[in-house]
Amino acid sequence: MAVRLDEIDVQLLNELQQDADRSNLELARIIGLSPAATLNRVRRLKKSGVIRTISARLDPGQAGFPLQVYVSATLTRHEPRASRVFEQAVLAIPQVIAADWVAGEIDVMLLIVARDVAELQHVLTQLSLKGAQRLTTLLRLQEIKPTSPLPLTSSPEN
Amino acid sequence: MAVRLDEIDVQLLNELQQDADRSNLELARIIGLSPAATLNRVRRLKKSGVIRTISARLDPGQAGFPLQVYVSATLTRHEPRASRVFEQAVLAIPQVIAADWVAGEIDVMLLIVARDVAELQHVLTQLSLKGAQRLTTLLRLQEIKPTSPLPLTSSPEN
DNA sequence: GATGAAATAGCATTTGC
DNA sequence: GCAAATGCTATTTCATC
Repeated sequence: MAVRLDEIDVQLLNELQQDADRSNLELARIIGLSPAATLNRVRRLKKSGVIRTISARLDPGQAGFPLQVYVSATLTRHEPRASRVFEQAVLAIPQVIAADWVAGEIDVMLLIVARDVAELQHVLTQLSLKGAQRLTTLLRLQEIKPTSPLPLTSSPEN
Repeated sequence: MAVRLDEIDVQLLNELQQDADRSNLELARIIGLSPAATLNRVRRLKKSGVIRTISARLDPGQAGFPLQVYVSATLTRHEPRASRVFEQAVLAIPQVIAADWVAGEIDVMLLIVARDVAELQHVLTQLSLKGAQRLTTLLRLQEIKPTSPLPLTSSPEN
């Protein structure tokens, strides 16, 4: 499941998680490797799937979404069919910007953004219609810690 | 608070949220703008703060963290001092990869990764020691929807 | 099996419009 | 915002460890 990473891979991944908006040359200088080797490693990390994407992270508030909420819910029915209906709804609602099945007190955790309360209510209603029950909404007030790099460590050499 | 975005900005942000691993030239071709204009706009979007960072998103499982959990909690005390102690702890614990103050049934929502159950327990203990109460852990089972682009719309022209 | 150095092709970035 | 020009970078190649 997990990919084998040496110290240089870890260094590269840390740098890229922090800031991927740098040239390969700059990255090479930081790591202390030639540009060619750096490029090869980064390519390998992308192909291996450890790096899922390189993407821009926006500030939701600045981008016009003052409301950001965590929504947890259970499903009214737990058959595969009902789950799939719900999943499709989640995928189709653009204000749902992330969603996971979880184990615990509830079944799903969602991250939702909205421009105003009416828009939020509309999304919650949609989710109810698609099988969500006991919707609990937590309004995001303030960021304590922004999405941060994973605390990577290199694999033992064997 | 929110930044003014025209249709081209929205297009650019959508592309960059989806995949920021493309040359400026490629981006320019997609948008139908000259490379110079594209570069200027992207620079502006970065400086404005709408784009917070360009970064690599890793697969936590592949990167060696099979356990990913949502943890919600209340604080034992709600004085500013207690909150700051807790915030500092959260910032200092590397397995906490995101955290927010929220309004609702609980006070904070955390996203935590761990290599195994022992590591997870250690983090939860730390949080308790720093003032977290009623810790509720939700084990992430399966992704329904990966972190997705914000459903941006351009600002009215006035 | 991966690295480094050198070479080429391509891109980022600037300038003037 | 565009087009052209310059300088730098990505990327390949190939010898090497």
